[in-house]
Amino acid sequence: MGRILTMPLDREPEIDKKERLEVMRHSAAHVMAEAVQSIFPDARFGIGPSIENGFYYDFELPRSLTPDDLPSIEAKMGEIIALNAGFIREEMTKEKARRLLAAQPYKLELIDEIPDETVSLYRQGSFVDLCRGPHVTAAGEIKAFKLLNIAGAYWRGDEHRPMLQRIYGVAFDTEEALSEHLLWLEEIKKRDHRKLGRELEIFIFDDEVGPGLPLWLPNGGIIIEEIEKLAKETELKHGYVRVRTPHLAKEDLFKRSGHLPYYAESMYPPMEIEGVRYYVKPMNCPMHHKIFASKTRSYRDLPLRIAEYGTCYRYEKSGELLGLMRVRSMQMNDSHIYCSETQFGQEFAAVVFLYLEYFKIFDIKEYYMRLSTHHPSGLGKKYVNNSAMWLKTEDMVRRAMDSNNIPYREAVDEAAFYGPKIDVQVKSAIGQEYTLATNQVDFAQAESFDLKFANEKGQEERPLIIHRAPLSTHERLVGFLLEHYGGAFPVWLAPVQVTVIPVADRHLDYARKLEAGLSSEGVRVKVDARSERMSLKIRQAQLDKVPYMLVVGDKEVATATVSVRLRSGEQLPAQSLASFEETVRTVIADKARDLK
RNA sequence: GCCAGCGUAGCUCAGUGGUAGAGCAGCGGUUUCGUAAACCGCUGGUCAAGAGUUCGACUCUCUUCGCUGGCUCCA
Repeated sequence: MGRILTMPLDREPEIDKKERLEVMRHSAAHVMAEAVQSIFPDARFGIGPSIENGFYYDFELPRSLTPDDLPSIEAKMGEIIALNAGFIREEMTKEKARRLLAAQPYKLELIDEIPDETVSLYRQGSFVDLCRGPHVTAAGEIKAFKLLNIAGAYWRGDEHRPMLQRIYGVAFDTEEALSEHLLWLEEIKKRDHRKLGRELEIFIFDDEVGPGLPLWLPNGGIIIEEIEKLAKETELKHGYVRVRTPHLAKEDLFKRSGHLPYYAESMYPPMEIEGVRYYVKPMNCPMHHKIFASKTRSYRDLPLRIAEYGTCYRYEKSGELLGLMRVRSMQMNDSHIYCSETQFGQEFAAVVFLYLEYFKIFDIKEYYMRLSTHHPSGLGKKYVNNSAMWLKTEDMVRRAMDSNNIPYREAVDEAAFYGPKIDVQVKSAIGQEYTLATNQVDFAQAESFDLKFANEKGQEERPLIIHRAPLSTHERLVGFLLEHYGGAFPVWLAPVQVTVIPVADRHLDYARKLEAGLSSEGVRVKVDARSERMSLKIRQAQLDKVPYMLVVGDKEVATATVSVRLRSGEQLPAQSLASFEETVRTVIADKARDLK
């Protein structure tokens, strides 16, 4: 139902404001379409909704747009808004709407899909659009807006259909809010993990090595070592065993596992050795299944939790790569848990609780769990063809989540090929949502690998398998953490934890003594021994986001103390080295974010 | 992979159909300094790669590679 937007007084002002903005953004999309139509009379129109912070509209045009077109479209929009034409809603039969929009094939397609007998159209100035509404009453209500970029977008999101040209814009109710938003866009560029990764010398990509194949620099190596240490300690505590497996395997293994039928398009092409085809592994599971099958298993062995930081390779289309977030070589915090059906609920929930344990350490608060289920239309194509097991395991996951009061959302058609999964969606500090951790059920591979164990009655039973990667891959986790912390890692992860800054060269001996003391405590410490001014060294340590700076000059040497500057700029009281060591030890041991 | 844009020194960026520039970084000196940039000098480039147009291409055209923003796809 179209609704003329007025100002109801009985509504929550915040909700009302949000809705009013959405309506205004949607109307801005129509105005943009009108502007485009006036420049390209033959334009064909796709859809033009409001989105977070703004709007877009998809067009089919006689030529490609370039960024240079945006100012003239913006100017035209300004003229349209100045005319303040009313948005007029008309309801009519589909037949009449088809005649009116006869030159608009995309609109005709949309009309065909509307179940109702009548449809609504909105008219403003010279532009008419099929639209559910609502809209502003007149174009003059559209306030501060800006067109940001153009992009290709497949009609209806289908890569087999034509690619339209999309223009994105942002719109706010005041100029202040708009410039605030534009400022924020500038700010988040500084927090981009690709920029921070280069500045802090965490990782690089090299054209000759290849796209999506990161090289970890020494600083990145330290962070990865720390994360692995955490994973190994935690997994030991939770009863996991560690294995190691090769990067390659014969074709037959991946045929058996189901990767070749269901996952081939994400795998690198095979290589042939002595007449046998080998594939680089996209996942570790088949290898772990072989380890499970390497001897007779009893119910007493279960749950068997096999863990490995396995390196996997996946072919991602070139346009899909994104810094560390989407790569082609990755090290996964992988494990496969083999358990009986009765153990499943508890094991599955234990993995979810493991996520929460990690998220607490990394101070990750913005996330939600997503139950990704199959869609029947994908059976035998995307998904292993066993409808009964899909329904059964999806229900088992729901029960495991519900009985532990863990909230989740369901997403149909997002499952892995071998079973449903819980994905943990996190929002990075710069607003992008990623699947970080994952917890997957596998009902298919136990059968294809003929995995079994002897139960209490001495009968053979199939285990269920849980694939899990709570710490994601090193690549995605470090990429996420770079943005999450803005490069200012907590001390336990910081590549350099303490920089000692001698005021003048004569303080170098004392600085070296401090370095030796801290180093023997396992603290990652460096002396900035350059013949430079102290303030330059402080600046350098600040830019490197080193948590602690120890400034030492005549005063410190004389009193055998250290002057502690935090990277926040805060100054701690002068103290003995022993006292500082105590602080650092505690902060590292607690994996604390606070430096004091 | 698709659409568009971009690619100049290690980094950030100027620049032009007629001999390639700056700041920072690096290197060599001078300076020995108290909480975010001392001073002087030097080095550093097949202007992403290849082909074409032109008397002459870093600049114009084409192809390839890479990156960026989206779309599609995903840990």
